[in-house]
Amino acid sequence: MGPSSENQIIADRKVLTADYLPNKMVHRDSERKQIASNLEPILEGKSPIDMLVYGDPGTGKTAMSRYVIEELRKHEPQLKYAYINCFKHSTKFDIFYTLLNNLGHKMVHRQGTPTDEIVQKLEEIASKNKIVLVIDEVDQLTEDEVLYELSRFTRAGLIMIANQQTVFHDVDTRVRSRLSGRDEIRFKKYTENELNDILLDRREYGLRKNAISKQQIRKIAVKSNGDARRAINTLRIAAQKAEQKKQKEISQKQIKTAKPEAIKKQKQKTVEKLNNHQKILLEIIQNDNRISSTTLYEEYRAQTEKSKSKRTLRRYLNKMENYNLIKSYGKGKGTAYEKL
DNA sequence: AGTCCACTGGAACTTGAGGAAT
DNA sequence: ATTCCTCAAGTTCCAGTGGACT
Repeated sequence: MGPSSENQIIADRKVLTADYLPNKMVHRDSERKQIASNLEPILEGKSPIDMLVYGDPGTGKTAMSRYVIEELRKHEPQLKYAYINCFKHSTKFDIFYTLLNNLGHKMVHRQGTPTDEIVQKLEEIASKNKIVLVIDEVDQLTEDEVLYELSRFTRAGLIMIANQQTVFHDVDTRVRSRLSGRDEIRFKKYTENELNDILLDRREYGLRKNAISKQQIRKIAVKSNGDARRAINTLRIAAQKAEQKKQKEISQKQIKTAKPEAIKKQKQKTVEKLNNHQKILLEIIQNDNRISSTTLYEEYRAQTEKSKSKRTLRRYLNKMENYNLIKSYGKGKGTAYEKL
């Protein structure tokens, strides 16, 4: 949807989404160069350096990875890349299958195809072509095997993205040694000034003139806690509110109410990824301020028809803790869960 | 300072679905 | 058709852990 003359506030909505890739990244210059120089050997047919890109949410890890790859593609259109989010795809088969598909090789069949065959196919492509693999939310991986296989593709660029630097601490030594030559790039939280610049950039391309003042932009930057995703979402939600009311400018109140909505929306997105059993668990936990493992299981069983086993619940709960929906306290006898 | 046992998480196994081969 | 594979998701089993309670 392009700009419409009827819109008073929003000129281009997609510019106001966190996933939008601007044609020039403001800030993070040293990180950009570092990623680029690690990948550059690919252009000469040499082996690139594997990378762990880590930092808090909304610090530009994924965006910068994509940006650098797009820049390189301008010089080398042959360069292809595949992106996978381990939050959505966590098993070995699923990951390699999706990576292959993203590289445009859709000949493999969904079922009845051995995983090894898919891995081999990807390895073949990786050795013959110039490719970069972006593995996002690598901390959500359940099988070390995936990292082991990926690290074998020495000709392919490998960018692994995580929140914590310690993501590889408990993978087995075999995998760790394979990844030992990796470069680690930290993305710090944005400063207020940096966020301000980012928002000004989005304003220029996404909003109409005078839709929002510099002071208001600054206010959003200050309140976003170094998180660009949150800042951009806040700007968009405020803009949409003003647009709906057919105003010419965004009001103070709309900015104020946009932030909690932006946070809430983000959480909702996570909850939507849960299955019914997981949602019931979450609901039970949210209705108590602290619930013991045993009580939680009993209540869950009371509420469900075909209840899952305790072991499965434990898996669910771990997953939800990783998603930052709940928090567990203690081990052994007194384990309890709380909402976040 | 020791026993008890609720709770954890790894590993092996089962189930069910679905494509391929016969 | 049916047999033979594969996979994801779940279950069963159990050694290990560490809090609670003596």
